[in-house]
Amino acid sequence: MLSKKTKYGIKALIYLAKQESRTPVAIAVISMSENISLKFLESILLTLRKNGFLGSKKGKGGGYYLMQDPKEIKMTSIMRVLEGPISMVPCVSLNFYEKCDDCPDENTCGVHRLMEEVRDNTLAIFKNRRLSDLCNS
Amino acid sequence: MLSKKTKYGIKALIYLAKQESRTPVAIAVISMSENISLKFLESILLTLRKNGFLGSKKGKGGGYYLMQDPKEIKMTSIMRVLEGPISMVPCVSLNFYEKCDDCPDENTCGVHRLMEEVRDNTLAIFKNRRLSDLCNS
DNA sequence: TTTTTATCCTACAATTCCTATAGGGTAATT
DNA sequence: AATTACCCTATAGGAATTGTAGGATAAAAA
Repeated sequence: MLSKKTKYGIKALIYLAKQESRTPVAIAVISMSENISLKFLESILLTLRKNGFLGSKKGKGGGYYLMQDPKEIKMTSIMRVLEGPISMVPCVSLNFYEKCDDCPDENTCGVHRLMEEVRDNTLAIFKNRRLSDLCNS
Repeated sequence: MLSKKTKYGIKALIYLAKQESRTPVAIAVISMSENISLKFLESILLTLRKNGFLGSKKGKGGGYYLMQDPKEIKMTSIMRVLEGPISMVPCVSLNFYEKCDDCPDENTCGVHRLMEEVRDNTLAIFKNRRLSDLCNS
């Protein structure tokens, strides 16, 4: 399941990508437009800024703005920053790998192989979709 | 993320599917073989029985056994019983649909459309895979 | 320089979900 | 009757999620 954090984060990124210019937009504006709790959104945008997706400006007229071209932002990188692993089990994760406690051999584990397949498919989608692809209409 | 409940449930089903005959296997045997907590596994097998995947026999020599041919058991039905929704967001779920609180229009929501695509892909995999496909080696 | 605006940052609180465990009840076999 | 093994409910502990509180900091305006 996608966390609300990730969902809200993507929606905020879409909102910013749709702006004509790259001038700062206040958190409160995004919060109201997208029906997201102000304080929660604040913490989400903070992590997006720390990971290089957003820039910020303080004081009056301040807010957040995209740092990169929406056409260049892959959904994989957004997902990994906000949600963490894309895989359904840690033992097939490329970026967040963890061995299973119970499983003696991954190569003979039926669950492992199935989830590898799911991972490959999901990853293919996220790799080919950019933020700009989510902004139509 | 796949819950341990689902992971353990699938591994138990694989274990039972690999048996030569359909004679009952005690929970404790599966528990030890697959390194799954006995009591936790007990509750998982119970829900699998209540949903028609397993049959059971009480008393000495009792245990659980598959009720259907592993070739006939789709991964979609296992997933839905153990994990619940296959979709990453409730608003694109076919069997566990829920409207988003924040979203005024699903048709214009970029997250919604992206997650529909992921759902379709994942669903295609689970539809075409049967329990028997996970039993090789 | 003071006030206002809006982000920055840490801590933590409420809630929900996950992962079991406890403890006895029930039925079948020996 | 005793043993075995599933049946069932309740619940406990922990982790993650989903926020909130409250002030610090920096920039702009008065």
